[in-house]
Amino acid sequence: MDQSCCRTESPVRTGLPEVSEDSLRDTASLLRALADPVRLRVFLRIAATDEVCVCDLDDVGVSQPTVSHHLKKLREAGLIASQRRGTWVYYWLTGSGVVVCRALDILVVADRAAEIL
Amino acid sequence: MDQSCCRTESPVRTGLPEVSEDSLRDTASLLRALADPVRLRVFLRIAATDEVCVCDLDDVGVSQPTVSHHLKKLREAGLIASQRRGTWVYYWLTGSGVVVCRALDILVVADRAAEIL
DNA sequence: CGCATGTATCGACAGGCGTCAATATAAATG
DNA sequence: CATTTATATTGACGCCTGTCGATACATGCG
Repeated sequence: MDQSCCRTESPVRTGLPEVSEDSLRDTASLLRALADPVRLRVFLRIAATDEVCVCDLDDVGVSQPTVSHHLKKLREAGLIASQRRGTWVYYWLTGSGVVVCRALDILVVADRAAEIL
Repeated sequence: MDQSCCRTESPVRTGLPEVSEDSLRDTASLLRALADPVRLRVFLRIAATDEVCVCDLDDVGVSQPTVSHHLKKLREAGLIASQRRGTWVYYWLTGSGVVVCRALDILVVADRAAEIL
């Protein structure tokens, strides 16, 4: 029988079991929801305040239909929720949106540190 | 002059200044590097041990060229580094790879918690 | 009801991405 | 040098996505 090539036997760093295929797909789609500069901007803008009116998102550099498209993506990813109140529609972070935001802070801070250093 | 529509004036939650356009693009491309189930699996596999031989990544469900493709993406994103030692090539996490892994743990744990609850 | 305004959806287009088979490169071995 | 094995690159294909203009839907107001 052929043995598995190199036989590394390198020490394990984490005792965590391998992540399930489902969890992997979910996490990947969560990341994909934020893996766009405009969408990331929109998400952070919403995260910065308790809630944001769509009309305050018209300065992110893309057309109104595109903003709406990105909001839909974030909503489908379960990161934000919305409600229409009269003429305007308001968006805010969901519970998992807050968790993701916390994880995101680590990245942004790390990136900002990389800029400074 | 037309005033800015709804005039929300919702309370600000974070005192952080808006992220720069560059930082936004960098963070987004970092997220995009991990926003694929196979690549996430490969990354977590590498993160689990000190270093991983490519030959130990042949069971992730895609062909060998595709694995190589994903490794290249992760390398270009600055998340992993590699070295050839004789016949085999070994991969390990870079410094920023470790930081990202820490941020990622929050997401995976949150997702796992969502599965349980 | 008719009109104006805010938001969402639709259809189309270009570009990027994941995948594979085929091929190239690199190292070990005879 | 020829052969074998491990890894990377290339080229092609289909699919997904970000973008926009055009249009539909919703709400408020005369």
